[in-house]
Amino acid sequence: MNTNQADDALLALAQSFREALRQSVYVMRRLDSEEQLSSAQLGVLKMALDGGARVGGIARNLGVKVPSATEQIIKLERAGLVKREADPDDSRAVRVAATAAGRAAVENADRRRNEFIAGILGTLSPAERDAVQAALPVFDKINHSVQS
Amino acid sequence: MNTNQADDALLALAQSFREALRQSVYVMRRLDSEEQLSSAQLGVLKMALDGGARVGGIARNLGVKVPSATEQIIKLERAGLVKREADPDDSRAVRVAATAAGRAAVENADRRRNEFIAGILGTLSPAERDAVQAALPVFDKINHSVQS
DNA sequence: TCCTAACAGTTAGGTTGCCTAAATATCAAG
DNA sequence: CTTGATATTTAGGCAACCTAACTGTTAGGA
Repeated sequence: MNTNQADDALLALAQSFREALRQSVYVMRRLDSEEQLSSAQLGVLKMALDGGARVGGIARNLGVKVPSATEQIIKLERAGLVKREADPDDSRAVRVAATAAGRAAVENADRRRNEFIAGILGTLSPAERDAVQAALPVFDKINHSVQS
Repeated sequence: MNTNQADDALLALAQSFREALRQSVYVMRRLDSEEQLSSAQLGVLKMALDGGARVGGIARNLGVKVPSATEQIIKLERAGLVKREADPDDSRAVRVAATAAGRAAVENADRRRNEFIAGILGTLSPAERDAVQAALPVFDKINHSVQS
């Protein structure tokens, strides 16, 4: 039946997709192991760049619970990369802001990580790069449907 | 200059790619949280399906160190999903084989996870699904270059 | 033959990143 | 001025990974 064929194709695609997900986790781990700043910390730090991120917002944005965000923020604070200060408008809240060192660390980490990935992407054919480029927005969309 | 333009494009693609990687980790986590069998365990268990995987081979295949593989194998053994037996040809080695319960568990977990992903993929347009399909082999290739 | 280096796996101990539940402090509404 | 909601931190735990050290086995010389 047509419906079943469609389902089967979708399930087969899902299977391949899952395999790619597994691989992505591996690549991510590898990327992290090469650097000083973990990607969890980098994520938090990036959010603190604009100067006034709140803990809850950071957590929501990264898809983790608030205590997990707090944990990373404390580590970054100890490393001198962010500072925490009371929100002037709401004393319950905390504003997390990157320090100058934090800003520099983000730039550095981002550059190094991008160069690492770019090095790999550079070995692909133009057609392959195009395939990646075309798929990225779809991956984005998939992620958002998972979050919701 | 042309070279710099190419580099910039590559770095920009790398940046987007990294973002997708980050998202993949999130999706993977979500997928794991819905299930009884973690993806680490599922990976090991799948490798034990044929009946005679060795610990070192499992570890290499999953991109983890031997003790990490041992740890997962022990958990699976305690759950009755695999059994460990001495390799008849080399008493240093251990053969890890899925039990009947293990085989059933793989099928179940795989089906449920594929259905979850297929549910998401089903909301995409045909063009978007094609984009994903086209990119998956490239992702595979990228993974292999990271491993090496 | 026997010794030793290489190899396969396990054990011990540590790290990171995530989680839930409970405590603390503040806000805002009645 | 009390009470419920909100923002964060603290405490305690868990999963998956790692390195270093240990046990047992194999295999290649001297």
